[in-house]
Amino acid sequence: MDEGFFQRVYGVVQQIPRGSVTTYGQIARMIGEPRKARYVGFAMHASPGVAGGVPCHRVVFADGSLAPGFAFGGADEQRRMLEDEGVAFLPSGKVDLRRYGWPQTNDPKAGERP
DNA sequence: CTTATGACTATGA
DNA sequence: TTCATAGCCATAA
Repeated sequence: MDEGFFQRVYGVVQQIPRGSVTTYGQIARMIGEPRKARYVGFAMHASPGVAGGVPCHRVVFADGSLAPGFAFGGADEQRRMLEDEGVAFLPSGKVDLRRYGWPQTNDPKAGERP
């Protein structure tokens, strides 16, 4: 396996500010390989965890949903950790990427209430 | 070489 | 909005 790929992924994940989240595809693009979004997920699976400096709980799907059944303590635990950092969840169980997505590419005017 | 699998994503019903 | 399908990349059989 190309561990360099993993290190790049971890490096990006470590840059996620507290209280923000990002997607697998976004990370894949940051490291220059947008087609390897699946491997980013695999890197999270093999990540040393938060104690290892890799807050994988801040990485979610493109739609803001979490990975059910594969997280360290389950999607429920992951959700709790994000909420503890100030990340709000929608009633659908998804994260509001519009507000907590990283990088925060939300326009102060765009989408500001029709 | 063809199939199958996977912490993904985009698209269509 | 939620569910299903196809596409993509790398590895294994």
